Amino acid sequence: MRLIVARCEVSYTGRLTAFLPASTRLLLLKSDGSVLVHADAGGYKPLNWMTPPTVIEEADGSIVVRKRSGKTEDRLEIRLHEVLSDVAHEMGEAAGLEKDGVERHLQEELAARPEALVEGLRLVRREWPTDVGPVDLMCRDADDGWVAVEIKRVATIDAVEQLSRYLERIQLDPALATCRGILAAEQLKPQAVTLAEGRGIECVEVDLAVLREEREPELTLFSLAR
Amino acid sequence: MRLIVARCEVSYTGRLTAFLPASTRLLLLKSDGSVLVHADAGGYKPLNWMTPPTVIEEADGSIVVRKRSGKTEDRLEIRLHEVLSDVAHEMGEAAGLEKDGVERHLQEELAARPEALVEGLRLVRREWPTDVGPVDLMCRDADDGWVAVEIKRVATIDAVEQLSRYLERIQLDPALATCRGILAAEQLKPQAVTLAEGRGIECVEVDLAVLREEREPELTLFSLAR
DNA sequence: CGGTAGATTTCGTGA
DNA sequence: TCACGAAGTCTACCG
Repeated sequence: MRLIVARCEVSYTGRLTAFLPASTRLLLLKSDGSVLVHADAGGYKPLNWMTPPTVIEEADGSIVVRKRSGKTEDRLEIRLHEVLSDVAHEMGEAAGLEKDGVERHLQEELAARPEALVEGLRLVRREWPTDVGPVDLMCRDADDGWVAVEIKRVATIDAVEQLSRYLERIQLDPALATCRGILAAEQLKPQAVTLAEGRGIECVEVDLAVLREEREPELTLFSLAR
Repeated sequence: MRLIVARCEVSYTGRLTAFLPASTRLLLLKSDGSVLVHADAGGYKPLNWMTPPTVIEEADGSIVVRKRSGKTEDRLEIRLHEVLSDVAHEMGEAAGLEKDGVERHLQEELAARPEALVEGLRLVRREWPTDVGPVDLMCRDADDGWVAVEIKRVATIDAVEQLSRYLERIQLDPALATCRGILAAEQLKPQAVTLAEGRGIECVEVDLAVLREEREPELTLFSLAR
């Protein structure tokens, strides 16, 4: 990875055009071809950047980054006015990031304990296919009625729309015509709840930590002979 | 801005939990309180990060970053195994980024020349309010019929859903019951076109550069006395 | 390669 | 502060 601190101006043309007047900034040139231009503020995002695959041409006083093999003609041009620092560091292979608590984990827990959503709910299958995409969980309730479950970490109006599209298609099958929908999320936006209820979709707020705690006793009940 | 290159491991707890095993990485500590952990690959995104406002505590061999004034208890902990480099750079004020070509500009051009969408179309108002959000443009056509216009840079299925929601609400008003919809975008995804046409929504592909070129002659027609 | 859905999305804006 | 919508969203996954 190469780190350059320099007074420079930057222009980008591609999906839009953007111009960054001269100032002191950090230029990050990663070994995968990424180029990032960071200011000392502005938080998370680089001011300008280009993602791989790229071609980097370095002339005297300027760095030009172009997209390799894209239909858009993306071009990032950095004109260096004064280079204050220019160092490279060998970093080797980075071990992968281990995440926990994303939507997939919520789906795993709810697949293991669908009754946490509604009393008597049983899982039929995960990722139930429809012609507009897979439903997260397909279940049957205590009365053997079909129930399609959409799971989100944060449920917005979009989640309601998505589940509505699924239900629309599912209900075309006469055997599933009475299938109902449940929207399960760690956080439900008020407007999503309003829209969902207007469409007869039930909303359930769930907590990943609680789900796990509730499941644990079942698993250890007999092994610990409590 | 402070740049640290170090072998370190990083853990994050907050909206999720994440753990990053020991490896060599770049730590960026910005003067606004942002902390970013970048690897030499993985492109645009930092592996871990925290956005302002933050409190940074630096002890021997570790850096702990916590969120100041948030309801979530966010915590980013960096355990330093070996510091290879640790430098600070003064960067001063960064001049702002000037962007051109985003959705807002498209909306401005179309508000100025709605007839570029459909012959005889006149603007009634921009950001026409509905109880599910504002419609980009509300217009009337050559026959005085109402037309709601949704503008996107790239129009996907979501844009069709969004416009559908607006139309649904708008048409509740008897005076606007016959209001129709137009989806205008620089790029229309085929699936969006299919869905839109099935719902009687017209799709129009527009080009910002062309819109501007077409408008320019009108503006200069009299001033240049051509 | 195109399309979809997720993201610690981030970021701006307006109520 | 909250909630919504745009973003050069980026990124992984699937066909």
